[in-house]
Amino acid sequence: MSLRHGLLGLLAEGPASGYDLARRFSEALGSVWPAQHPQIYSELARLESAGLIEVESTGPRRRKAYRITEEGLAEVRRWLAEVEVDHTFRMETLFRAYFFWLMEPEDLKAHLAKEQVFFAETAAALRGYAATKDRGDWGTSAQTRAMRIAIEAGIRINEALAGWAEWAQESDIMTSEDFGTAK
Amino acid sequence: MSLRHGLLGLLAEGPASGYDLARRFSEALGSVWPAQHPQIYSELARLESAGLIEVESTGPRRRKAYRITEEGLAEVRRWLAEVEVDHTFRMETLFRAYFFWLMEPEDLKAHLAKEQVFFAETAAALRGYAATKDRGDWGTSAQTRAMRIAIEAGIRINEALAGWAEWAQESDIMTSEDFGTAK
DNA sequence: TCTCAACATGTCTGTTCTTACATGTCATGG
DNA sequence: CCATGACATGTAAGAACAGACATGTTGAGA
Repeated sequence: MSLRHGLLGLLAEGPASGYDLARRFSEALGSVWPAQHPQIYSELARLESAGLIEVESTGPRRRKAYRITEEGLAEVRRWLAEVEVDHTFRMETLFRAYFFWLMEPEDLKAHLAKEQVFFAETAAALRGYAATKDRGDWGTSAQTRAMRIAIEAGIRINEALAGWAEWAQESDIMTSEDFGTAK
Repeated sequence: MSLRHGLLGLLAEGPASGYDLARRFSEALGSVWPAQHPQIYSELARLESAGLIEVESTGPRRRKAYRITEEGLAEVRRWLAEVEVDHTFRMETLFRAYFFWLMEPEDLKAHLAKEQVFFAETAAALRGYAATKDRGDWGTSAQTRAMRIAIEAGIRINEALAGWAEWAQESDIMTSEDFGTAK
């Protein structure tokens, strides 16, 4: 359901092809809402038959660019303003934490160290990306600024998780003897 | 795929029925990996036919409690130790941020304020929950301590997002005139 | 005695999402 | 001229997931 509106939101910036949109999802966008090309193409077909988007042009290599319609723009606006945010999220990293007690202490320590590095590196990469936006490399359009806000959230979450992984390694909560001993 | 291992992990703590497991998912666990009862019951049936769990007892009200088998315990351990963590996650809150530029500035401000309250309250609730664990209300078993670690992650993420929502409201990034003006 | 809430387990349908398969175009460089 | 890689769009099968429907049990309190 969110993918539908996400595609409309991206097309609100200007016409794009399925391929373009899939590329956007494989970048920053995909880290908060993964989507593969088959889903994107089929969703675009559905949006077109619903009249929310229309074919703008057909280019070389049978490229088909879509443009958002008035109704589509109204629909994405309605979504943003009226539809309640779904706060549920799925995060395997945290889910696994509930089962840490089943792991051998050394494995767990190694696991957390690896996670810490991953989150710290991801945060650093996003910080670098944000810096280019702040320097104005991408202009100062409203879209760029919205993206900057989204990236800031990514930075903060990854930093929080890096801090968590570090805290967990040092915490005396997991340094006891009965970790790794099922039942 | 994670649900399968999550159920095994929960059953590693001791026998439980589908109803028990569904309740656990409706609590803290569901905030990092949502699962409804139909999915849980069908997954349990699949785990049973795979020999990873077995029926331990049948009680009143046709209650059926499952117990993890040796193979099941080995499988959840293998998952924790060997299977790469999938770091992708889905978070509508952040996804929407990419489209903030389509919102009316006043709507956006109100939206962010609401989000800030939501995350701050969630963090506070989790902090309260963590405090009861720290007081020892739930014993000091390895399971309880693992859960404490998981909750800590929830606290930090929600605090990070509350801070983000506050930052975004005050940021000059979104106080410009062209927000809400598509194209 | 009756009603309600909590206990308890399932099926069914439709949607979403993933993965693998399949095809064809065009530009570049060897 | 040929191979390769990036461009580009799709289908098909199946897994995962959500929501509605369906049923029956037991205990507590009005």
